[in-house]
Amino acid sequence: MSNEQALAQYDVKQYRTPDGYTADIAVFTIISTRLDTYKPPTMELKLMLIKRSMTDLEGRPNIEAGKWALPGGFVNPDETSFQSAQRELQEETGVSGLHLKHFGVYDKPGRDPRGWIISNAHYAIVPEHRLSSRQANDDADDVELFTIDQVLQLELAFDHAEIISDAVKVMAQELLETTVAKEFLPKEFTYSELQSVLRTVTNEPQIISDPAFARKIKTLPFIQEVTGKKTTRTSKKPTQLYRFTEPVQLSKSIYTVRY
Amino acid sequence: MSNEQALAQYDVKQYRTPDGYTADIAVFTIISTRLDTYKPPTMELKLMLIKRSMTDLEGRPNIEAGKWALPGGFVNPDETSFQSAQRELQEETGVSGLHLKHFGVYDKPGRDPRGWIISNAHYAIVPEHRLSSRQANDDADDVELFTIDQVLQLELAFDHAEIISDAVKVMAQELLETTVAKEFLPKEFTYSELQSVLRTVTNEPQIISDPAFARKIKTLPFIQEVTGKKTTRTSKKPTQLYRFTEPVQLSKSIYTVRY
DNA sequence: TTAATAGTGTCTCTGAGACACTATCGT
DNA sequence: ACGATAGTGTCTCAGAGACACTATTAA
Repeated sequence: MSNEQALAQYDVKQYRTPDGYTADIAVFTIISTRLDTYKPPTMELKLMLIKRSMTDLEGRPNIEAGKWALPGGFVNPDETSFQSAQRELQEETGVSGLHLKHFGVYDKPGRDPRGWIISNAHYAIVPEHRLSSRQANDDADDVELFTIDQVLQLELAFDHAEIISDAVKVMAQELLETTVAKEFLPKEFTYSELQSVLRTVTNEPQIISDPAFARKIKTLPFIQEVTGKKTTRTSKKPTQLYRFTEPVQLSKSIYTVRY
Repeated sequence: MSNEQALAQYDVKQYRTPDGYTADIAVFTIISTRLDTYKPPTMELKLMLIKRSMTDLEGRPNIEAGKWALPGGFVNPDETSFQSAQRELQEETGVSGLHLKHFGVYDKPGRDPRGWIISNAHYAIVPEHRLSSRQANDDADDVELFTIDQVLQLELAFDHAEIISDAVKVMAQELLETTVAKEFLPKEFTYSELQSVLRTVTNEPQIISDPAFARKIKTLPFIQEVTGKKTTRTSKKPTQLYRFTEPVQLSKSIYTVRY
């Protein structure tokens, strides 16, 4: 191993290096409204954004001040961008262990007026009640939840419009192709509650139609009936409860599914 | 817009910044062997690796010298890592427009002994004949194709073992869930040729079984029969040719497919 | 004629799709 | 009894899975 020799002679500054490395997070939640007792909930997908302060900590004017942006921050040299995102998310929600996933890198020259800054984008899925205690911090004047439609109308900082539009696509995809929907649901749930979650991102007939979905849920290998357990929270007629089973390997090729 | 004022006061160096930003590429190809005339080809998935030189351009000992590594290089400040990967890939193959996709970021502290270096990982799918003219360059002593099994036995530079293992998974997934298989096939192909490609990454019964696959291929919405056109390159009996149609939106949720 | 690949002929069984129907409760 | 959600009954049709069978050619 002459790696030590090589290293001794290696000049770290022979290439131009980035001016910064950040981790941004698109925090999704679903606001669930129970219109009435004995009714299934109405659900709406929301994204959390922060409003950038007009001035920074030292009172100087801030970059992209007043615009809405994804929460995030600079990555420290002793952590990965994922760890950095975890830290940010924990600061924002007060809990760790939430569903967090990396989905893209944004490095277009000029995307940040401060210089060559690479952003590593993540998205998180957070149950509604974790965000009730949300608060503005040093960097932000305001924190708010928006529907996806609303977000696209806002004036967004940097290239966050692009990042968000990608995040929405990836998140919708994952909701349909994995079992993350469970992050939005209680441990035990009715078919109509799962249906409400999926309705926020799809309108496939099998999911929209109640009879079809009620039948289908019983055949899914990753969902099991909680035998004998029922609830009346969504209807007067006691409704069967279901539960996600332990992770199953799900992967179907387009060459084997039905169209 | 007081962004100009803010910018004037912004100190780019207030955070520690990365020491480098690289783009690495896992170049996949399928080596197709025609054992005999009138036989379907046997296909094997291969990955292209380079062997790192013992010394650099100035004759000094190189980092991770002698180990096998993914091709790649430092990203310039005026390009995205994707563009950088495109450039590298073109240098390696002599052509542009090949299938190239970003799949992950590797930024674990200590992954590169030279410092805080972030690697943006891509994979490419290259038809076999594009790699015939491959050659070693300044940075590499040698360039070679390995099967995935072989690769896992090699001594690999940096954290490339991890990157490669991720690349293989993502690439196998994409082969089954999109129509990229076409990158490995001629414009018009027989069912057994497509089957050979898919066999490199799966053993789902519907794909492995000839009668089943021969039936299934006719019902796939993204593949059409080339009516009346046959070939005898895979068998003595003239075989029907097929062709991929223009991109179709394929997305099936796990809640609607059959298991 | 044989050997090899490329299919097709059936049968059974599961599930999708449609739509009417029943079930169960609170009010 | 009614209204509302949660299902089930039944029919038809498409396709999966299994396995034997036929089709077409070169040698």
